[in-house]
Amino acid sequence: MTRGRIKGDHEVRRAEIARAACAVILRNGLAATSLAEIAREMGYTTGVLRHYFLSKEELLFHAKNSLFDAAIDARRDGAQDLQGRDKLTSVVTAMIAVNPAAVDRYRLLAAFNGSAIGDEALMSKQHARNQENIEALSALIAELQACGLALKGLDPRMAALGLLALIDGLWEHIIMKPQDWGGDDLAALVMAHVRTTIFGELPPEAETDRRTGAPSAIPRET
Amino acid sequence: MTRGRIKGDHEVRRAEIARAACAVILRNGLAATSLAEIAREMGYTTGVLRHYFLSKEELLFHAKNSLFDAAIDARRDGAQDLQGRDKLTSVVTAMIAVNPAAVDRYRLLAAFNGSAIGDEALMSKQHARNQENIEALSALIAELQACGLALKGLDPRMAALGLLALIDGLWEHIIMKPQDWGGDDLAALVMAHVRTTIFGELPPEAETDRRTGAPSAIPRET
Amino acid sequence: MTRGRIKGDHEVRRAEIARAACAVILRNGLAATSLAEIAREMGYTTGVLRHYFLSKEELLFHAKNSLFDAAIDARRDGAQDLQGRDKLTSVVTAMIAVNPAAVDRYRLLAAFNGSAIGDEALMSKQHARNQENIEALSALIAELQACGLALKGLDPRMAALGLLALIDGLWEHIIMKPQDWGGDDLAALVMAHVRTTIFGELPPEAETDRRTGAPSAIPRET
Amino acid sequence: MTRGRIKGDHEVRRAEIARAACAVILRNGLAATSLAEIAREMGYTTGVLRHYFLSKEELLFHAKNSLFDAAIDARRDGAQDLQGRDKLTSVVTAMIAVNPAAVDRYRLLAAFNGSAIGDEALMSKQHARNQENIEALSALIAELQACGLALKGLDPRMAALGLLALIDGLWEHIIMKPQDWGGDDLAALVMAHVRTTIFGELPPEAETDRRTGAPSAIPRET
DNA sequence: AATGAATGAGCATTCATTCAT
DNA sequence: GATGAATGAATGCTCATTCAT
Repeated sequence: MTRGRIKGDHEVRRAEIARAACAVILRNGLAATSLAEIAREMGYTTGVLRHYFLSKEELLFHAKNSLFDAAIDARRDGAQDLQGRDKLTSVVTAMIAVNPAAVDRYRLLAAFNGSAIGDEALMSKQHARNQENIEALSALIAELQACGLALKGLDPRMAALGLLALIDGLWEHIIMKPQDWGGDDLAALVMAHVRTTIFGELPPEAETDRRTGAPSAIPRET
Repeated sequence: MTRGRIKGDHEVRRAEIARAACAVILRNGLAATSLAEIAREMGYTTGVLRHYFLSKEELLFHAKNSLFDAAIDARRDGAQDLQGRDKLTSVVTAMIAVNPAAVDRYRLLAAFNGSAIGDEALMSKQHARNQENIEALSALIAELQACGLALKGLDPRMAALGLLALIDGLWEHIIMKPQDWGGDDLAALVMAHVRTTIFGELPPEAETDRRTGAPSAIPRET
Repeated sequence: MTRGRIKGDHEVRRAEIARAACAVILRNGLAATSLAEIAREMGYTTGVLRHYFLSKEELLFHAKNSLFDAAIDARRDGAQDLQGRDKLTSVVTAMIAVNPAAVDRYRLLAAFNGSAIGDEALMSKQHARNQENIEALSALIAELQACGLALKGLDPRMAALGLLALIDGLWEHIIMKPQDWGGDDLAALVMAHVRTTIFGELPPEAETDRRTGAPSAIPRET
Repeated sequence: MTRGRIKGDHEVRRAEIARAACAVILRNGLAATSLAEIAREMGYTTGVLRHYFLSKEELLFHAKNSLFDAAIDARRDGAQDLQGRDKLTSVVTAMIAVNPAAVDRYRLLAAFNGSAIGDEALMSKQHARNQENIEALSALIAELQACGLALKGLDPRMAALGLLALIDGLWEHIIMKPQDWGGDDLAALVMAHVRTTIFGELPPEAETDRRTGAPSAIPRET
């Protein structure tokens, strides 16, 4: 029926805009991301953005989500053939793998979470996404429990929260200076947590004696 | 020309401004925090801010740090009489305690970390603070190792990173909906991590069998 | 290539667009009337408007006139069989009858007259239309004079101006709150004016005495 | 108490801005009145307008009202010493006097009434002002009735409405081409209405005969 | 020390118009 | 005839900063 321009590339164009928006945010920061800059990034003018997104807010939210949705699909594909502890291991390892795309994703996430402070609506949306993530991890852990592959006494949701928090918290540090993290150190760190607190395995070399130390320094929070 | 007193007033006034700035950021968000709003919060006009801070950026950075410095002092006081594992436990417990002041602090931190994306200078400053925190925790753990109270094979800096990441990551979730977290669940979660991965204790009920499970869901990152 | 039919369709479509434009103006106001909104009102897209009107200005002007031309035709039909004072009475009564269509017409007129301020070209067009109206009423009054049915000393054009002004002025008030005016009060008001100042009849109960009052309030113009 | 700039000229400045706004509206029309143009009219930049008015809407509304408030004060002063019919005559004559300032006022009013179409809030405000005007005129007429100087059977509010409508309606025509109206024609027209429909006097030369005429033309509304 | 007036650039958003299909 | 993508200028508004008092 449509006689004018082809309609098919609507979604394609939205994705193109989303990509440009992400690039600008990561380069200049969220506060310095103007529609004009996004348009310039693509070689277009600002007016065109209005065709594809009703407002700047909608554009930016879509941009962030599109980046993450792609990552989720990739991770699901990577884990779907696995079973038991290997499946959790695969998922967790993928989540902590440091590569440029992942760094971009978590930087974007940090930018958005920061902008959600003082914005109840945005905070709710982010909270809901967090809950979904916990739920999904929780289901994995509960299945392991059912098979006797994870500690019986665990609350799966708390275990999932802890695991996700550890990964998120590591990313908080990673994004500040990604080049410091190349090898498998981080995966080993997370897996040590998983093995001891979820799988219930003994820590690798658990020989400690009972003397008392006297450390002195206090960490700063920031 | 009472210079000394004037200097004293000066710092008092800077602190007052910092407090007002924090209040506005937490209420309206960083992006919506204008100097006019901060001045209004105090019952002053914008011009006065210029007497105490050269720029908005300086004002905001000072505001955030002042909040955290106060918290650090408090934590140091709480732990200084303790020894050995109790000391680490005390520090860690204090860091995960959910109360309105702590929620405000971590929300502020999230806002600033978010605004550091795309701003290399600010990112460096935050990174340096992170490193200090890791160093301090690392020293505590190293002392425990020296006394045989922590796992020998651990890299203290990695262990400190993991511990800090877990706490930071938990806070990332807490600040979204603080009212969900009242009891000792979070402290228990963190202490389980500490006991197994740092102290090297056996997980509470480590009876698992060897069957293989088949979990299916994949968590989303956001 | 059925040219005749196409021409017919053309005018039909212009009328359809004009109707949609009026609806939007009355709902949202002239300033908030965009071509996109008019197109949406009809279920079309903006591009189509360009086929029927060269510019927005032309479209809007046509829209207003079409509404009034329809009203004029209707009034002419209602009065064509009457004679003498009855004819003027019929015309005047029709002009002051409060019904939704008339309210819409006068609201539209007010919107356009308002937009003519500062726009000499539009003002001229509106002025010309006013003059036509006065001329037509003036002819009616002159005929009554010729028949001895109206005051001899009247200047017919001034009398017509006064009558039209009274009706227009009443409408200025009516359109603000049309629901206040249901009955024959307004027609009676206008007819009292017509009977005394044009027909020369005695006011209904003309017994006043000669004392002097002392009223105090002063009306505001707006 | 205030140490900085003097505060006294705040209202003076608002008036200055209001005057500039009126000038621009009358020259370019309401739709083409931008804040930049108003600022340019005064030799300032746009930002300054924000010091004195919260929004464009507030500025424009204030501008219009300030013009009318000044006129009301002037009219009140002119009529305060008079009594009885002379007082009403004085007020009415002042309301219909054609001079550049009055033309500006009524043009501004037309522009605002036009922009009130489709804007319920603005329409309500204008309606309220109209009601005040009617009330004030109504009080004048009621006093005349009480003294036996006006027709007993009149509803003062309807009489006031009619009188105000006649004046407003005349202005609707006057503003289109003010130079056409120099002498006392308009005042005479209004006073004829007042004398016959309110005072109850006989029309000047009431000799009409009974023949029936057959006028033909029908006035157009616009 | 403190005020508040004034600046002027930057922003998101709106919109009439053009034009390839 | 009709579409809708794209333009690009204009608008109201915000705000950090400057500065005379």
